[in-house]
Amino acid sequence: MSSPDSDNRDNHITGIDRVIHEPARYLIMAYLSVAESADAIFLQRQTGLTWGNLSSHLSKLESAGYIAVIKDYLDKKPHTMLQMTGEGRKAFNNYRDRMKQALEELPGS
Amino acid sequence: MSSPDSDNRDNHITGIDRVIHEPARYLIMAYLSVAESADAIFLQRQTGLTWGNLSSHLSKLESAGYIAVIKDYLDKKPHTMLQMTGEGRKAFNNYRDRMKQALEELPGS
DNA sequence: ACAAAGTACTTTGTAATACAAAGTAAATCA
DNA sequence: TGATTTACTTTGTATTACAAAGTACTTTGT
Repeated sequence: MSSPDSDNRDNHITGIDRVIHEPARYLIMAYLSVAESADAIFLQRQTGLTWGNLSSHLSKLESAGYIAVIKDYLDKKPHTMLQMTGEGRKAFNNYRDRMKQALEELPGS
Repeated sequence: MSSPDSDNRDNHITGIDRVIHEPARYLIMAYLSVAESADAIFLQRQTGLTWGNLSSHLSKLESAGYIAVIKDYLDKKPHTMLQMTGEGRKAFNNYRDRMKQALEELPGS
């Protein structure tokens, strides 16, 4: 599809997924990758993020299509459940592979 | 120095070195780590960064103390040589170790 | 019953940034 | 004597990451 000798910087670290590259968001994704689903309270406790930051990072992950946000009420209190989407898992795995590779091989490898 | 049970988020991905975490800067550091010294032209070509971005990233690495910038003239033209400092190498290695670990072990490992 | 405090968030404000575009200074070419 | 090229730096702008403030409740005193 792309030109024959087209940009080999595509599999370059500079083309890394910025949504996941952000450490706070990587952490959230890491937790969701093992938990399948978790609530916001759990994530807040585990990550140590403030509620403000957690909220905005979750919004960003949601608009990237990487997580689903399910809001309901538990004990009459608002309760937010987070779940990684298929796309999210793909992106997360892809990020990890690309990043591992970048860390492994130094230029001129 | 720090309190006995002090913040275990210190060796957390969220405590990662932001100077090196930026992909463009990681790339620069990766090249300098194998080359010992390189000029700006070489880095510009290899990284594909624009001159503006390269320049500002180099400034940032310099003020972090991670690289030394040596300016002289070659063929009567300005010529900039870059070299990783000892501190830079330490930070780079540390970043790679921390990042590899974060990528390896998922929570509940 | 009513106020104060707590819970589970979201929104707003601000300083830092990454990138692109424009600018600079000296040398070389036409 | 311009015009172009080289090797950069500076400036401008849109995007952020984080903190602080705000919201919409429910629960706990008194």
